[in-house]
Amino acid sequence: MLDMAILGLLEEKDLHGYEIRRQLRDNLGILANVSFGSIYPALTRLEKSGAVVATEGQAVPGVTGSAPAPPTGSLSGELAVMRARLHSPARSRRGKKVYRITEKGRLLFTELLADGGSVDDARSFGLHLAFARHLAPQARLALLERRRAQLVQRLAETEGHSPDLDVYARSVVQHTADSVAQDIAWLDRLIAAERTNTHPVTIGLTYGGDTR
Amino acid sequence: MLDMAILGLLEEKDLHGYEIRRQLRDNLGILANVSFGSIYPALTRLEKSGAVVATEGQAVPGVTGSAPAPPTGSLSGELAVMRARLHSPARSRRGKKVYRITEKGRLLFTELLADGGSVDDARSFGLHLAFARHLAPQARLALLERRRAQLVQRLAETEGHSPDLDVYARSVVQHTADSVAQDIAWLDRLIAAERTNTHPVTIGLTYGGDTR
DNA sequence: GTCATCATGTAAGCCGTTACATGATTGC
DNA sequence: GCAATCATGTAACGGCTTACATGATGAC
Repeated sequence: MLDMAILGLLEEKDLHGYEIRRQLRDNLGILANVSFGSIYPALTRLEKSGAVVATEGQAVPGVTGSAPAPPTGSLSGELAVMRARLHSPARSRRGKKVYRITEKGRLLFTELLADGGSVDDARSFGLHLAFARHLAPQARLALLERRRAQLVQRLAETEGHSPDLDVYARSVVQHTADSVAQDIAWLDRLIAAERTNTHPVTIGLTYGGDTR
Repeated sequence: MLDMAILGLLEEKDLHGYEIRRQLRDNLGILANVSFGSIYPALTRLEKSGAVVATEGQAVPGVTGSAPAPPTGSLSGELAVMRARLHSPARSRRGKKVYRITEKGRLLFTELLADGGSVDDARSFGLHLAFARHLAPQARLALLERRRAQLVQRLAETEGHSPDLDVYARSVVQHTADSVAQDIAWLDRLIAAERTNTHPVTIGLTYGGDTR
């Protein structure tokens, strides 16, 4: 799960561990509180398996831009490094291992993202959905409907046999059920939206100001 | 967390592992899917620490009721054993180790229940609240308000800095925030109810049809 | 007699945490 | 020069899962 999140973030731009953690905490509220004790080992693991490569934040004489290579996305990577140097006032810290995703990593990411077997809890689903733009429209729809089916089943199982529970336990059960129902309603909205614009490559561009 | 749940169930009546699991799955929807690989070791642990004692489901010649002893709750325990034999048609299976909570276990349970340090995620809070009837009114209120404060803080942190996220990520963040807001509203209702009827046994009867 | 269910347990492993250890850089 | 923040890493442990192993009982 963490691996997928890391790869997803790196897909957008190169980052070092510390930054990854911040993005996880701030951007996606989900998966907040992931500790360094998880992230660094994960990065090491991913590097060993060839899904990412570490490029020292220092000693970047080869950065002198101009490499075209649009298909691999390495351009955006280099831009990210430059951006990183600008963002925090021009510092090039010691180790600051900046990681870049590889082709293999991109493949792994796609695989992890498409794997529906792991979408059983809210966190995992939220994470998958957060990166859903990287999925093909049908895969996206499948993801939403798989989740919906799970929740419906859960609701059905809950229903009926909640026996003599006291007020507090009952309240918990009831509220849980309500939450699930709302999640389903939310999914229904997403599914409907997904269905109306049938495979739009430009999804998202048409939105823009829809802050509601 | 599992320990608390087990002790909470045993506080009501004696049970064996298999039954505990079913209650966890059916009665409280929360903590569903706990596996035997968790429950049995937990029971062994609790037995070793003296929080529970195992009483063979078989060989119960001493069951011949009539023992008064209301303070220890052993009466209800014996009733539970009888109930168990009745529920499934009169079978007294092999091992079927029926566990009974001890005085020490009751103490441990109270301690675990009162410990606010562990009420950080939804599951843990839900579990605590589900057993809230065992808490003193002020402790109950404290539990609710501690949780409320956490959620409010979480909401505040989320607010503001969600930058350029795409549609899907934004939807996830938004829905998460909405869910938290609803949880807070729920807590507010519980807190209000708690405040109006100071130690009321009949709380919640006024609801009923509020499905909205 | 064999299958489903009830019932208990062990072992390996996953995924994450906390706590610890280290050190560079910046701001005061 | 000292504290706060940025930055990386390791070690130990925790809690729960899966998979495996065993066996009794009742239903058909």
